[in-house]
Amino acid sequence: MLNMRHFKRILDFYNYLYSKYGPQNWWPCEGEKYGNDEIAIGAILTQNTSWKNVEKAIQRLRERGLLSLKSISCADLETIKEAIKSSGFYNQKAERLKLFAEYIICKHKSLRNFFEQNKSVLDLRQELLSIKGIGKETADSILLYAGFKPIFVVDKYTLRLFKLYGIIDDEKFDYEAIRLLVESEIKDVNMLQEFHALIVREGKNLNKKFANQKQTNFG
DNA sequence: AACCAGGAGAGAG
DNA sequence: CTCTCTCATGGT
Repeated sequence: MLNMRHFKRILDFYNYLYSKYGPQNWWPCEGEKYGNDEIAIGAILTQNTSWKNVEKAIQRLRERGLLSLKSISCADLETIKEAIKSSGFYNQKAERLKLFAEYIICKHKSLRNFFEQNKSVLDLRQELLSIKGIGKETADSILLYAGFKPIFVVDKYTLRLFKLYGIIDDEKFDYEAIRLLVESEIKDVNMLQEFHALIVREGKNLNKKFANQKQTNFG
């Protein structure tokens, strides 16, 4: 239908998207990005949820002085639920936010200290994954965008776009396979940050195009 | 008015 | 290990 280009190399696809959209400067947040609690909070809130609904929740958290892990770790569950309602799944997410905040604050005092442990990136990743409510994509988003660690974030769009643009052919590619494939070609943290953001941008863009053609999505 | 959004966990087979 | 269900609001 749409005669899509095909890319043999990851880097060619990256350059295509970058020249099409330019730098995205993720993760959207206020202030210094390194060690910023707001990024981790947003990463949890945006699980299977549009960013627009997350922004409202973040704004309400900000108004209530709850946009830090320390304040969330002290707040009661009902207060958190009320603030984040717009992001959906608020019962789960309030619990996840609080558990994550309590873990980081109690064990490391701050997100910065968590990143600055004498640990490999993969060990940091394992530690995040051990927290209930933090899956691969959320863990990797936190590592890449708040910790500036060289990790690639794989989401639904990544798999769909890689198939659509001929980067992967078979169905054997799962989260880890795609992550390792990208990381083998792109090592630079800023490029890894831009790549995931550009993929989301392109994914949304294609959804719009396909919606105009009365198709639910491009998957 | 169905359908999906920058997922993750629990349970079943 | 791989499916399937659930969680829930807001925009199209």
